[in-house]
Order: sequence, then C-alpha cells, then structure tokens
Amino acid sequence: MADNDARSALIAAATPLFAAKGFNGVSVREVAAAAGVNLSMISYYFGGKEKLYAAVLTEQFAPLQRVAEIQLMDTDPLMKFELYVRATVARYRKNPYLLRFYTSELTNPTPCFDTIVKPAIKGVVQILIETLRDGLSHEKFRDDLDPTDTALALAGMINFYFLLEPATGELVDHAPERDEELIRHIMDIFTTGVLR
Amino acid sequence: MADNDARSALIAAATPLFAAKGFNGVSVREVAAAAGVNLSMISYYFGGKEKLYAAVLTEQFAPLQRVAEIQLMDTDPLMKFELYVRATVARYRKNPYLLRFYTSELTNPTPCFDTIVKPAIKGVVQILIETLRDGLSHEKFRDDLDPTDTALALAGMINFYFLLEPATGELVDHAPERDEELIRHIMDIFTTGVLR
DNA sequence: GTCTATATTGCGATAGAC
DNA sequence: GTCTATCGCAATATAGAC
Repeated sequence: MADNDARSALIAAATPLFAAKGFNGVSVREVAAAAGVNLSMISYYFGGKEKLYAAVLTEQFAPLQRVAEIQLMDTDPLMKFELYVRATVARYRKNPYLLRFYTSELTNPTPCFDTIVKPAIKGVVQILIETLRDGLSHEKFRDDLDPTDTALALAGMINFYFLLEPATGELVDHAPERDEELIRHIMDIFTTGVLR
Repeated sequence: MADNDARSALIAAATPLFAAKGFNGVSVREVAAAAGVNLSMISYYFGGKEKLYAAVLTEQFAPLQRVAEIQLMDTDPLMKFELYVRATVARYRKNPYLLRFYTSELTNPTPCFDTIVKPAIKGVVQILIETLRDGLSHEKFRDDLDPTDTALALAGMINFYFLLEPATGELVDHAPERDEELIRHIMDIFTTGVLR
C-alpha cells in the first residue's frame, strides 16, 4: 500500500477537497470516504475537522519558508526578483492546491489565517520589500519607487496569472510549457516596462 | 425607514456576510436576523439561499460591465490602461465586498461562477488584451510583448494590492489617501519599468 | 406579506465494542 | 487502531395560520 497509515491518507484526501470547496464546503464524512478510512479517525488523529484543516494548511505553506533563502544569496536584487518569480511558478506547478488555500484564507479567513497564512505571506512580502530597498540603496532602481508598492506589483503579476486561470483559461494559454516565456515577460515589464 | 421592503434588506444584510464568510459559511437564519426579517422571507422573495446569493453576486458584478466603456474611448492605449487601473481602484473603494466575491468564486466556485463571475472577468481581460493589441499594431509598445501575459500582469498589479491587504496591512500603507501614489507607481512600472 | 411551527436532512463528535 | 451506532445540534425549506 502506498500510504503507511490512516493519518496521511486523511491529509492526502482532505487537501484537494478543502482546496476546491473551502473549509465549510467539505464534510468530515466526505473526507473520510475519499481517504477510505472511518470517519472517527479524524477525531482520533487530529482532534476534529478544524485541526485536520490546520494540519493541511501547515503542510501547504511550509514551502513558502524557503523564499527566505533567496534573501541570503549573493546576487544583485534584480536576479533575486527573478528567482522569486521562478520559485513561485515552480511552487504552483508542483502543488496546484497552494494558491487555492492562499486566496481562500485571504478572502474568507478561518482561525488559521492569523497563525499560519498571514505570517507566511508577510514573510515573503517582507523579503521582497527588503530586496527592493537594497536595490534602491545601491542605486540599481529609480529613486522615486515606493518599495512596498513595487514589491506588491511584482508579486501581483505572477500570482494573479495563476489565480485567474479558471476564468481566462479559454483566453490565455496557461500551459506549463509557456512558463519560461511568462517569466521573461514579467521580468521584462518589471525591469524596463512596455514602452518601445 | 431606510429600506422599502424586506427584499432589499435581505440583499443588504447578505452582502457583507457572504463576502466575509463565503456561501457555505453563512446560514439563512444569520442573514434573516441581520436583515431583521423573518427567515421564510428568503424563500418567499428569492426561492432559497442559493438564489439569494446569486442576486447578491449579480448586483456586485454589474459595475464590471462599465469597463467596456473604456474600450470605446478615443484615447491612446496607455491612457486606457490608466483609466482601467483608476476605475478598478475606485470600484474597490466604493464597494469593499466586490473583491471578496471575485476571489472567493475564483478559488471556491459555486454554480454562479460560470453564469456571472467568469463572463464578467473574461470581459474585462478581453478588453485589456485588445487594448494591448491595438497599442502593438500602432507600434506604441515593444513588439516582443505577449498581449495576454501583459494584460494579466497589469490586472495583477492592481488587484493583488487589494487582495493582500488582510495579510500586509501592517507592512504596507493601504490607506485610500495613497491611491494616487499607488496608481502612479503601477503605471510607472508598467510603462518604463523599475530600472534607472 | 409575514409569522410560527415543524419536517427533513445533514452536520461534527464520540461512546463503547472489538 | 478501527469499527458501528448514535447523540445533539444546526442546516434549509415550507406548510399553514393570520
């Protein structure tokens, strides 16, 4: 058997369900059935539905911590931004559920927002802001830029592309094969803009 | 009395509740109590909870139709993009619930997604893409730009700023007094980039 | 149009057998 | 550690009085 116990089967089954329907849209019976385990196992292993959800979120947001590694690298700020964009794309491709939890918690927060999601997002944005301040102090960037607005602008360009996929799938080609082109476009706009 | 009937009281009460907690996080009892009307009025006026939610969404997404007016204006593409950004900011300031419904439906879609939300979003993105193609054909923009990636990048910069507010409120000043500065920063990055 | 009362279903959680 | 059975409660919806 692939999974060693009921606990990991529950997390594996709960992740896509919570991601697709939100915390309130999923019942414990549904999760247990999808995991192929008895529903009482949720209380046994996690102590209830809310703590199962918290366990899923903790696992989902753990990869975001690795953005901190970018800050420590010995490269210029612009390359750090490209590394951030690349890491973000890779993260969403590797885990198609993360963005759902990300925006679901931002939009309809559960108690997990304050403990798990908000610290994770703040950490990433903080690093982007500091990278921008670093670039400004080394006169790499235009000195009239606001570090916070600019950091959110870069994050917005890449995150929104994935967020809009369910609505714009017929208008825009979201295939992973185009990721390199997407990253280049975003970095081009960010560095030198759209003007000729 | 401010409201003329129970119907409008229900919509007014349901809007902030659905926006904050999502469709599944709100009960009809809760809505009826907040509206100060009997809970049976929801079935009487709307035919059930789901149709009340649909009525709220229809009202919320109606303003997005006005983006089409920008396309018809006789100005250069770059000014149209700025008008789009300004209209987006104005829309979110006027109606703090719209973005919640927007991202909630993108993330955890209800049956309303296909009928109301997706057409509205596609309409806006379509206009941005066409405006970009127009600018490209008049050689206003760099000819190596992808119209769809670029349109989503601009939309992402402004929308993500508002989406992240619950997480970055302590890191970034999201006050409406800074909106002009924000718009200028986004347009600056979009047109000429961050480089010196 | 608005109310009360209730029908019906589904929910999360757990007691207790094995 | 896993099961069945069930408790207690909240959900949506509506029948029927006024």
